[in-house]
Amino acid sequence: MAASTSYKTKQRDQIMDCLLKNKDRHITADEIIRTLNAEKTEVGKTTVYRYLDKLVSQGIVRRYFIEGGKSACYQFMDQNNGCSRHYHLKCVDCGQLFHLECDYLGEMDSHIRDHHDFHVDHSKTVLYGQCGTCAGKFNVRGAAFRKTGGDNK
Amino acid sequence: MAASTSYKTKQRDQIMDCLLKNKDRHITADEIIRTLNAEKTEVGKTTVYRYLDKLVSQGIVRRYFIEGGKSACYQFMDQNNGCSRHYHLKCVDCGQLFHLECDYLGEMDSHIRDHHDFHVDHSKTVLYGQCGTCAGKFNVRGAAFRKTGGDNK
DNA sequence: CTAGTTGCAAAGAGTTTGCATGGCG
DNA sequence: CGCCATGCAAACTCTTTGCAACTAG
Repeated sequence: MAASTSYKTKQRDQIMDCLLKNKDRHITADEIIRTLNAEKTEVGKTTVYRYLDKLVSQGIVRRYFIEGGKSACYQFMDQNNGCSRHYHLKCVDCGQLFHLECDYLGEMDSHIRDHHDFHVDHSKTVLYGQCGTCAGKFNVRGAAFRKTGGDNK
Repeated sequence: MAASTSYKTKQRDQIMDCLLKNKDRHITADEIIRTLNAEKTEVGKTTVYRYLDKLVSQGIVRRYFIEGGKSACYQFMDQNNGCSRHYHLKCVDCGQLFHLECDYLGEMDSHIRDHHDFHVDHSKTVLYGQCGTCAGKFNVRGAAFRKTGGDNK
């Protein structure tokens, strides 16, 4: 089993805590390191990288490579929401991850499998693009958190 | 705009040639460097990186990061192969990249946009999974299933 | 001739590894 | 006490930059 004896340590608790607090977004290893150090929590970067690696290989955390960014991003994967079945959308603008559950997309999956002979692995696939909110900003970043007029799509 | 005169040099020709020969797959900067050096073509890595950068910013070449890989991949953007319109499938097993052209998937795109308020960017999205061959299955090959090069290592 | 181009070497950034110490169970 | 975890420092990999020499137009 993958249950190779795993000790519960202060550092791991804190890294996991940080991941859970940021489960709605992706976070870099460096951000975790800096966050914890800012809290006077002594955690070496080696530990962070190593633990993150372990979590990724266990499927508990997902690792992404974002366009432009040079470092990897990590995000906690909630095991209870069926992430292995549905698609994931990540906004390249705000970085938010959307879980897409929809029968239509389930059909798409079957379509690709039946008509194109390809088995999509949802745990490794992320559709990149722009979410409605960010698309409504008209390239004005930093401003406009509210969409003004014609935000109906 | 790009009014800055661009000289035609032997090195650039060769880098471009390498990209064109691999237009059906993504290739790393290092692969380009090694390919050219294997052909006794003297091209410094600085030049490769710099030229690649320029091509990317001009939209002539696409850069992306693949799962697991630590280095960036580049691929020539053929204006005629509609890569910006269709989906890409990458077999995590054999590494081959498939260009998926299918009306059904175009509909799916609209569905995501209309029902989930998200604009998928095909130039940044790659669906990961397993191709039929690697899955050990022999299903019907769809007509719209166009296969292109893979990792021939 | 002049501005863009090249490439060595060295700097950087992010990540991994070696190894001795520390701590969970 | 045994085994896993930790973390410093150094190694590594990929990429970028400084700078002097070079070359296409």
